[in-house]
Amino acid sequence: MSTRDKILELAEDFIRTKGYNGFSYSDISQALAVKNAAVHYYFPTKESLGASVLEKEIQGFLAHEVHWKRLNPEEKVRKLFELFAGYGRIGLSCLMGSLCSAYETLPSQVRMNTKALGQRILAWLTPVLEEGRKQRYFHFEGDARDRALILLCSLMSSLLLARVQGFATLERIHKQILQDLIA
Amino acid sequence: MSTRDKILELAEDFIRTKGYNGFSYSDISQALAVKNAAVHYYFPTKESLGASVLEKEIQGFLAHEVHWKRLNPEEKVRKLFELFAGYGRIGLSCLMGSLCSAYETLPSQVRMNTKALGQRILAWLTPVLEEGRKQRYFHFEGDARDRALILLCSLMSSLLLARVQGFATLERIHKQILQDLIA
DNA sequence: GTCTATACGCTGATAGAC
DNA sequence: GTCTATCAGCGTATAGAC
Repeated sequence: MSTRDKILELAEDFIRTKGYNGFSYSDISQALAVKNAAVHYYFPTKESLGASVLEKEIQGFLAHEVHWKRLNPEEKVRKLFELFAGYGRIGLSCLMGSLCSAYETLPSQVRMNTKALGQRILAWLTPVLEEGRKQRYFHFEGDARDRALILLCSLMSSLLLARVQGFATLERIHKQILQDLIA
Repeated sequence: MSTRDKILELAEDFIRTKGYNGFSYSDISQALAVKNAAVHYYFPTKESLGASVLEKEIQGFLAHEVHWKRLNPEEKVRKLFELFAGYGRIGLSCLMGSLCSAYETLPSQVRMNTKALGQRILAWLTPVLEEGRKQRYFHFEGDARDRALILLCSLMSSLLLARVQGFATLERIHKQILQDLIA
């Protein structure tokens, strides 16, 4: 893996565990056993680093979308839950949740990409829910867009709460939410 | 209001908007038009300040509990949702959500009180749900504790998402969640 | 690409005058 | 209680050598 990619991966982990304002170039350079300036070579500003982390995340989600293309709606939603649970299992929190909570302090590029990531997930999830309800995989009331928002909310903060309450809590929450949704 | 209380109020707002690592003593002293040292007089360390904000929040919730004592379960849950929505309306995010996302960087007293706040809300909400289901105000599957966790999660991140997606989104989410719960 | 060296503002925090 | 003055340390960021 290239140094650039290692930096991006570390930055993502730090945002997930310490928040955007809770990590520094030092955290990254020390983890890589290089000097501060080496990190600045790849990402001149923290804004560019944060924005790139989110771009990679969006690209990653697009890749998942393609990969999950042939699954049925229920399987698709289960994959989404597994994706989030996977982070919780290794002690990582929600990227969007972490960034939202410091939203007012985020540089504009980071803010924009945070918004874009959320909208990308919702744009995928909404028709999956709509289609799944038509095909009787799911049963839920109201607008599919609202339901997508509710599920995204639950996923976000189940990861946040997992840090405080433990991973077992997250698993029970996810199980119950899926049971509510799936016919 | 005493200076001490003003400081606590400002600190709470800053945590809600900028996160624990996103605000400083300067932010507070400037807002109060005093000097840095004056804030340190009341709260010698940032840890003591953060911990006190949470203590006040827990006390405030206990006061609500008493105040809501005679309401029926449905009214109690509606009050809880209104409480959270009220913060969203004025652009403030979730205190717990904000702190959870920087959990690894929090001083131990702040960590402990964050945990205590969550447990206090859950300890109140769980029997309210249980009782409400018995009395046919609510219908939901599974354990009441799990349902309390799910609702708390939804409340937390509806506030976080509201910063990015707007307050109208929060209102629609809350409405749908209450419709799902209330028979 | 990575280093050394350096700049400079901000941070949390303290001492002592008023 | 609030001030002035001051501190050491860390933050992001840059210049230029290797």
